[in-house]
Amino acid sequence: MHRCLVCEIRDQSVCRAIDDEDLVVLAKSSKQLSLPPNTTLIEEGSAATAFFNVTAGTVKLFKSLPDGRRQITGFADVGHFLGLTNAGTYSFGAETVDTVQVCRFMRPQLETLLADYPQFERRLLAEVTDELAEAQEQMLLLGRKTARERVASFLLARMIHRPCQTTGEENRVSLPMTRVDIADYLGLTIETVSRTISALRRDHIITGTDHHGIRVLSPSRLQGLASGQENA
Amino acid sequence: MHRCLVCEIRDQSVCRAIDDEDLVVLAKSSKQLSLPPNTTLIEEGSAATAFFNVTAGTVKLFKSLPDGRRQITGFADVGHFLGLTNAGTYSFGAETVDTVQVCRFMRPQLETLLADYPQFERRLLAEVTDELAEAQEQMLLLGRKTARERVASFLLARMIHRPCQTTGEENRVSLPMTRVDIADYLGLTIETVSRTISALRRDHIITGTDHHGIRVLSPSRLQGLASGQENA
DNA sequence: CGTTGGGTTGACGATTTTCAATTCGCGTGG
DNA sequence: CCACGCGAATTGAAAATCGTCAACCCAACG
Repeated sequence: MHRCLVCEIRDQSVCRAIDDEDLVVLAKSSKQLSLPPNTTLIEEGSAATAFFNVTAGTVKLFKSLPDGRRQITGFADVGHFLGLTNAGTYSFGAETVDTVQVCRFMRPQLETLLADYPQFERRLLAEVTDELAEAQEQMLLLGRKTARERVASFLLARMIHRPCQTTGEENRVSLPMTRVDIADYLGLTIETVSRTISALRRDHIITGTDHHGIRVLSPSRLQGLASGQENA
Repeated sequence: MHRCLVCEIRDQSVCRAIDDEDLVVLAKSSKQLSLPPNTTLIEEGSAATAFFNVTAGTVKLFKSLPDGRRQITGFADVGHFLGLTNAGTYSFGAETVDTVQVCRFMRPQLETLLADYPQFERRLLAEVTDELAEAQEQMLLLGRKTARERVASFLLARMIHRPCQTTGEENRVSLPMTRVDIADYLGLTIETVSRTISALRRDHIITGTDHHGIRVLSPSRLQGLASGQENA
């Protein structure tokens, strides 16, 4: 049995554009990797030779300034495709947040796939278009929202995008990344993120003391905050 | 002679993916529009029925919060393609900055083009990939740069991206948009933008009193500022 | 010649950052 | 089993950058 044929996330990824019969080709042109937390997948500015499809875990994408300031531009989880660029080099870096599994494609193989499967290209266009819409939403957050609104938006987005019903708890939000990562994603400092989360707890909008998971008590108030209504 | 065949910006736009013989089809499926400043091209959240290719002038793209706060996510000038979305509605708004000319495509015609011309889709993927890279750069600016660094980055980007050698002046940067637009693009207030530009003038990094055009005296110092080196 | 819209400048205030101290969580080893 | 140590997170006080409010300037235009 060929690996890609039994891939459990195939229908969530770009790979669903490939026919069953041709998955053999796909399996040959890709390689499955399992990576520990905080592994560098992509080095900012290095030659763009490989592309990745995340099959488990979460990857952080970021850009940095010479003095070390960093902005995380997104978190890529199951199904996401990484590494596209027009220049010959990556314009961003990528590191694993937790333990991550990826399928790695090398450039020549990817170009063959693109040439042979119009559907594959169609899927990529859709994915990149989606990422662009998310990026625009994030620009609104970074440019115009207060700290409280940013944290509320972040928690809400994770609640909606990630059902996370593994535990019995209602409205549980998992936060696999550290406070540093959250801060670098929201354009804040870790202190401000920490203080803001504490404030939301004080206001009974969220609850739970676990650093990597909280529970939302009032999704509607969180939603109100995220879209800028004072209080809620 | 068919309109698209003589389009002077054809080779700068997605339309270059279409053969000469087939441009007749393209001309039929698109309509040329000339629009005065501050015309709404796309209403945020409305049904996505039309797509635009800018052939002259500058368009601003933005997202807003319910209370009116606005973030301009980018300026689209000659050659840029607007309106792609995966949802049925636009996730952003678009307005003309100055007098703008666009080719408008309606959705059914665009889908026909996409189906018939793989090259067209390839070009779109490249353009969206480019826009995503720009968006990531802008997220770094919005999340991590100071006011001075933001303004420096903005001026530098416009200097590099827009040669603007129409006038004899060296390193002239044209700023067709208002201070409000610049502020909403950089995640600042108009007062901070104004003060920062004045400060750059005081420091002899730029010169010129015209509100819609300045001259860069020291591109290298501007470059240094934009990438975060204190002074330069 | 007054009005209007856009831009600049100043004084003050507030949100967020910075700096610093403490606590928490968790794996390691005595 | 518990003490230790280290990184991560929290909390507090002080500082700074940027925003708010307000006055003023300037050019275009009817």
